[in-house]
Order: sequence, then C-alpha cells, then structure tokens
Amino acid sequence: MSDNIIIQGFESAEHDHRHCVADALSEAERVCTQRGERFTPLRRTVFELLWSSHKPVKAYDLLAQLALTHDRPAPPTVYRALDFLQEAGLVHKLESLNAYIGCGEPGRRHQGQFLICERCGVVAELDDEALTSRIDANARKIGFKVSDETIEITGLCRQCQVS
Amino acid sequence: MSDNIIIQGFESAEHDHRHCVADALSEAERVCTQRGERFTPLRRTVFELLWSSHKPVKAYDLLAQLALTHDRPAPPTVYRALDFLQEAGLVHKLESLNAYIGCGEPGRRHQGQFLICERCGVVAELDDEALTSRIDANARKIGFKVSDETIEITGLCRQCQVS
DNA sequence: ATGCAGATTGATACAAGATAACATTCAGCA
DNA sequence: TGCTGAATGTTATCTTGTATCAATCTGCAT
Repeated sequence: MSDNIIIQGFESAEHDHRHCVADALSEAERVCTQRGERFTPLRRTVFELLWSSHKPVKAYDLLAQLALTHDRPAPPTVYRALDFLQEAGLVHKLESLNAYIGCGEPGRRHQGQFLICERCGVVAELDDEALTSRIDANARKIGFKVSDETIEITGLCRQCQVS
Repeated sequence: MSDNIIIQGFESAEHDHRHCVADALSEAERVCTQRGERFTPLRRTVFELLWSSHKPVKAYDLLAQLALTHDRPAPPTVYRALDFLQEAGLVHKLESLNAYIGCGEPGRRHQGQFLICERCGVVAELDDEALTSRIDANARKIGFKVSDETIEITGLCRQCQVS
C-alpha cells in the first residue's frame, strides 16, 4: 500500500498552476477518447473553469463565468457539462458545499476523500485505500453492499492555521 | 475499542418502533435540559416527525407534515427547528440527500457515518472510531486540522439485495 | 453528396432547498 | 406588572437543480 495518499491539494502558492491545468486537460482528452466520448468545446470550457484553481466552484458561478464568453447560457448548459464530467470521473461534486472540483487522478476509478479548508477554500483530494477497505469491512459486517462513498472532511489547512 | 459500531439502522421490519421513538424523545429531553435549552412543542413535533421511521426526511416534507397540524407553516419554521436540533446533536443532515435524520446516540459527541440504502431509503448510523482516527492521522500527516466530517456511504442493505 | 439517427446544445419554465429581515408572541424573572 | 431575550410568525427572496421541448451538430450508411 502506498503511503502517498494525496492526489492533489494544498500546493505551494507559487506552484506552476498552468502545469496542473495542462495535465488535467490532457488526461481529460485521454479519458474521453478511451471512453469513446466527446470532449466538446463546451465541456472543455467548463472543465477549464473548474481547474482555474484548486478550489471548488459552484454551478451558478460557472454559469456566470460562461456568460462572459457565451451568449446567455442557461443552467442546464452547465449542469449537463458537470454531469458528463462526473460520469467520466473527471470531476467530483462536494456534497457538503454544493460545489464541484476537478479530479486529480481521473485515470483510476475512485471516489476520493476530500479535505476542505474552511478558511481559504482550497480542497485536497486523497485516496486512502485502507480507509475504503475499513468502510467496506464495516458495511460487509452488516450485509451492506457499498456502491458509492461521500467523504468530506472540513477543517483548517496548514497555512490557514498559522496565518 | 468496541466492535459494535452500529448505532442504529436496518432494524427488522417488526421491531417495536414506538420504543425507538420513546427512547429518542427521552434522550432529547435529557440533552436539552442538560444544555439549558428548551425542547419546545414545535421542536418536539419536528423531532417526532423525523423519528417516524429510520429513513431521512426532507425539509419540505417535514413542512408538509407540519401543515397538517399547524396553520400554514413557512420554511423558516422547520429550518429553525432543524438547526436547533442539529446544534444539540439530536439530528444529522445527510448532505448527499439534502435530508435529515434523528441521531441514534445524541448523548455522545460524534458526527456519525451513514450507510444509506438506495432502494428502501433506510439509513444506518455507525460510529467507527478507528475510521475517524485513520482520517485524523491522514489529515495530521499534511498538517490539516479536522473540525467536521461528512461520511455517507450509499448502497444496498441486506434485505434489498435479496428481494 | 444526402439524409438519417443519436448526441449535443439552446431555451423556457419551474421545482426544490434554504435564508434574510422584520414583526409578533411567549417564558422567565426582576 | 412589566421587561428582556428566546422562540415563532410572516413575507419575500435567493440558491440549487430539473423537466421539457426545440434546434443543431456529428458520424455514418446509403
């Protein structure tokens, strides 16, 4: 079992974010191609907006951003793109925030665990398989068959504790 | 560490639910008294509605139920009661469902982990401290200070897998 | 090239979930 | 009895998400 469970999040303020975005985009292209689905300009735009930072974005904020480049987009436009991206495993929804964030490792099937800084809003995505196993074990004990996990931890990131 | 991590949920269909309700009510009274807060008739009514089954209830369904006995209640009425009950640890919100459920063990501070059957809608509440510890350990590793956990597992309960 | 089928996007309307702000009433007590 | 803060009532509004139908586009078989 790997000890490096952090997929993304809490990068240094000076990290080259263009690199994150470029990686995410090429991964997205790859995943869509592999799934035989189309990474259309609209979906790509929404995806890029989500990757504009490591903070989750709300659907109506995406809509407002879209309005800058598209002619009066309506809610279904953005929700459909989000649905597609979630289906493809490219985006996660943070249920406790009603917000969406790009997935840091879309290649592998997972649901992710999230650390959400309540001060700066940055979100880290983890994947601790031992945690998932433990949950599965608990479920199995009572005959419950897991299909979906929502694990969202709120608190303060290292930076925000000191500053 | 106790091995019995199930707080409530997936009772047999024939269990005496009046007993669950009676227990929950007396616990609620106790908790409120201890906190120096008032378990008013309205709060009690909302609480009883939440305990009418082991399924989560949506705020506007509560509102509709309330309308049967109260004169044209408005959303703030039910949301205020829910806020109060959540503050007191008597009720949990299931973020992935936008629904609310009575807590099976309000005496002790905890956030709970939930197994949600996507077929029958019944929810089990667990409290696996090892799970919480593991999450805390992961967080600590990257300097994150946890204040709040949302853990909601969707799937099929034993009954619903066979029938 | 042409036209068809399915996927994608556009557009309108509305449903569902939640809160802000201010008025009124109530419980406990000086 | 009247005061104070808590609790509830009331109205309006904001946020989040869907249903539905129309128009357009893409890939492909003819």
